[in-house]
Amino acid sequence: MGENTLPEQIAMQLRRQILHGTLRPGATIKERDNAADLGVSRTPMREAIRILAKEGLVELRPARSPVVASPTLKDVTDAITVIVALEELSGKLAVEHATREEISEIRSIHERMQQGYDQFDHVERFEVDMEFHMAIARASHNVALAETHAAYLRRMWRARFLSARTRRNRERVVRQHGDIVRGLEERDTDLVAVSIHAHLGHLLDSIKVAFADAPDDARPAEENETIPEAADAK
Amino acid sequence: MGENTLPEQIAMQLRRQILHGTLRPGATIKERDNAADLGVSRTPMREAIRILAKEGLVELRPARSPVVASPTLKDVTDAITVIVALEELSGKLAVEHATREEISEIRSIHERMQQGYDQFDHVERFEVDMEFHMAIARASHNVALAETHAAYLRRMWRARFLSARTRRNRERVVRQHGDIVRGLEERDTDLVAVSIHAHLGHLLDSIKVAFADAPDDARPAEENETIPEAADAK
DNA sequence: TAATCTGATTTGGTATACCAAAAATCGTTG
DNA sequence: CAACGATTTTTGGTATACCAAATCAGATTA
Repeated sequence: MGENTLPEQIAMQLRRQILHGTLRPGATIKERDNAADLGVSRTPMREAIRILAKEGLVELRPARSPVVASPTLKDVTDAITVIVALEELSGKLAVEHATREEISEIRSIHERMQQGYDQFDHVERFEVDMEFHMAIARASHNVALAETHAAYLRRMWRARFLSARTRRNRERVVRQHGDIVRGLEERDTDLVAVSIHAHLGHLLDSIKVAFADAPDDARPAEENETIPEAADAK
Repeated sequence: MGENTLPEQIAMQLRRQILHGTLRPGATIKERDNAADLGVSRTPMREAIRILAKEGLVELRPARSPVVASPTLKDVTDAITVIVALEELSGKLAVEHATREEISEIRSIHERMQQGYDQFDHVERFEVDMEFHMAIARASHNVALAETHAAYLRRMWRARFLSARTRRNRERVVRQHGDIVRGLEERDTDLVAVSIHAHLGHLLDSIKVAFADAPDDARPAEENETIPEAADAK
């Protein structure tokens, strides 16, 4: 489960806390405290924070405490606009270059999601969905594209996570994923493009709804809401 | 001239050295030595190296010395493929959202390049070209897009730099840039898209030629070719 | 002579100490 | 009582010390 290097392990811890909501958007991340909590020194904690900053999950400002990013609705829609472009390109290239093995792997991910949809909790469902999209990007055989795409998905993790609570999408999601897989199998560029477009269009809609319902990421969670740890006596 | 934070200043120094060729692709970057050379400690040097790694100019491998990236031709062409998609999206969004001020700023950059083309050395010419493309991305009013695009341009800096030595492209580059500007002014999505596509297509061609001529970035410059500094007596 | 093993050295990873700037606290003053 | 200001505290930035892994060199051996 643990990544290779220490900073990455720490980054994963923090990432989970952010995604889970333990670290709320707007909260400050104090190097010393968090490092002490995890039993490491500031140095790897600093690096971990930079990793998260690269992913867009935390915001760095010079000489100030880093804060958990509070993406606005526009931030999210902008990012999705880029993701659409990246995935359309992925789809086009995958149609051209994907091997049969890669496509059948994509299908198997799709079927795993289809079968397990109801048993999975929304976190698992979510991770499978992410796997699906990343496998397509990888099938483009364009490393840079796959990496950039993955970076965007990570950045959107929380927003997508919040919007994925509704379970009603089951049929639509499964159908759209199925269309994409079929498009790849039949090397049908247009079908893939259209399906991806529709799929992400619905994602955008549900994110908008989520923001309207509970603008979680909009509210800066002001005040000293750092890490919820037992404050030891001074 | 100097950026804000120390690590960024150091990163800029290293970046220039890499771009200029003082640090050849494949060369190892030793934290201690380089830090000492610049008169700083390892800590900000480490951060600077991470910045460059994020930009794709150096490659990090765990527990080993970082090396200056040696992008293969495929790496470069892959990246350009992504840049094309990003710039086409930029163009489309800029046509929709750019203000008149932004468009006229883009035109002024274009004219600056047009007039100064022959006086500029290829570094300056190059920087103006980069300004031009980044201004378009910014005019999309999509921050994420502009940032990702800028990151890609930085990553391609050296490859584009190497390919830009030929001065013969003058008319074509100027004409294509002019077409793009006109497309923006006339809010002509198709003209913009076509011009961008053609423009980057030629970039790709000249990069391929550059790689064939002198596969500079292909040759790993093996052996201890770190920093060309006077070795002080041990 | 070439391959390999072993010890010395280099080098990145981590912890820690110190500093300066930012922030918070509290007292002062209009 | 509110607003401002000085002082203390907190916190990120930098330098340095220490460690373990990786690399390099030299010697030993087949």
